[in-house]
Amino acid sequence: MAIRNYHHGMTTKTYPMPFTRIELIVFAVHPSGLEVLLIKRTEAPFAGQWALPGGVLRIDMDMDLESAAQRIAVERLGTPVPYIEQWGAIGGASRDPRAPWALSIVYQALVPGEQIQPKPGKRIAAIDWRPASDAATDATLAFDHRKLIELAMTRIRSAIDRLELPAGYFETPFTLTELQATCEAILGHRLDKSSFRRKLAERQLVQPVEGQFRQGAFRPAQLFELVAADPRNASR
Amino acid sequence: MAIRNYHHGMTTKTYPMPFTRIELIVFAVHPSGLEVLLIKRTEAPFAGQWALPGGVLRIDMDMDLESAAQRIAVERLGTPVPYIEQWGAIGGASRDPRAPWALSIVYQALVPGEQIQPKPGKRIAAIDWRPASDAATDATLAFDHRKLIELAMTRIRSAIDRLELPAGYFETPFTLTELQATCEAILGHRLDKSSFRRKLAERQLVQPVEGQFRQGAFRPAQLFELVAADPRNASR
DNA sequence: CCAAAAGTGTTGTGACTACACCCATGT
DNA sequence: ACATGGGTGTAGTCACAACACTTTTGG
Repeated sequence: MAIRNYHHGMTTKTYPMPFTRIELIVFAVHPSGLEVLLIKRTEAPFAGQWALPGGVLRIDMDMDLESAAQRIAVERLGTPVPYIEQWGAIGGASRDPRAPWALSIVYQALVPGEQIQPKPGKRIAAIDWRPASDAATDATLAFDHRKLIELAMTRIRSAIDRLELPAGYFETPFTLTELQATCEAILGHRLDKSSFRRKLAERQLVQPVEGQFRQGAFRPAQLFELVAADPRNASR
Repeated sequence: MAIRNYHHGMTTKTYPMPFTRIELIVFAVHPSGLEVLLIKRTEAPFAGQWALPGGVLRIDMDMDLESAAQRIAVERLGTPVPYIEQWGAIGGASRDPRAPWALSIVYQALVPGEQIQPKPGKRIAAIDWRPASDAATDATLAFDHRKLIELAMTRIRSAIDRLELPAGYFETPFTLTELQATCEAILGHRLDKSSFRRKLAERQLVQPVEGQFRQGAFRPAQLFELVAADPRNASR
């Protein structure tokens, strides 16, 4: 069960390489607030404790880091995630007892609602959604995962605060009220309808889908979609 | 010169691990604007071309990623850098001809002025400062390094825009005019003195060093220092 | 006509830019 | 005295939150 060795060899020199994994912080928006996906580990280290889903980087299977993250998402969720973003990398000599040096590339994802009902798979005792603010204060999580969730929450909230709406996430088309409710669930507080809509209009973030309306019990609502995200406008 | 193999072994399974490097984007503030440190490669691939300084992650020497980045900074600059920040990771199967799968953790650093005069070392033909806006548009840079510099510039500028002053970077103590000149050089445009100072005061970013003044040709200027950076205030 | 949700207008407040102005010092 | 950079005050503008208001539907 222990790791024997790993190394990187050249004709001139040989360097051992770190045990490299991908960790996923998968958020979902629940009416009561943000939720995060956790798995219960069956194997040491931290057997029986909850942790972020993740997996080993497979250079024989993955073309790049993002496809590695998507592969692991499929393994855990049963479906690729529409929006994924790299968070950063953490690495050190004493992060994971299984290896002398462990490196994790952390990705952050947002999936629509809780339509995804993941099933426990290989080497996983259980997999379930947990309220994110709950998990961010749970000291019993495995590895350094509590801290990662805490930072990811502040990160996603500040992105929504700045109205950086993650393209590909929101189930288009949507009504403006639905969009606002989603943002409110992520932020954890109410927003003003008028201010919210003014900012959406000024920054041209959404556009109406002409002739399409959400029919309901009351007045129908215009459906909108995100306007194509600006491709890295470094100008200003 | 080619790489033979590298792998990660367990008693149950064996996974090959990626060729893992650290790349450094070292910025310096020059009166004429932001500059970036580049090296001229002697070896393939991209021999004779300019590239970012970097080095292989050495799990036998580095306790964690940040100390790896500092070790490489010392190797290249001859001195540790006071401010360094992780930028992210890029990895893929076709990034570096030397290895089937290459992973780079990119770090961004800011060093005071150009007091640092790095000397060419092993496997480096030359090392020199280049205007950053120049390098960000130079298509002849090795690997994907042009893109990395471009993104790093927008990143550091937006940080300075938000007055996130990288603690440990600025040579304390400083006068407010010196601090403003540094920010202007990074941003590439002039700032209003009054607005700049009002924001510094309101957000309590700097505090005067009592009784200390910069003597010069004219009226002496109060010296300031950064107030201790808030340790991740997720509240609000 | 009423309830409920969609959608728009309005107003006061606070933050910012641009600019003008005083202050202190060496020559 | 005056040139130079240090340091402060002010007025117009703009973005915003809060809140009130009108509109449109189903029952």
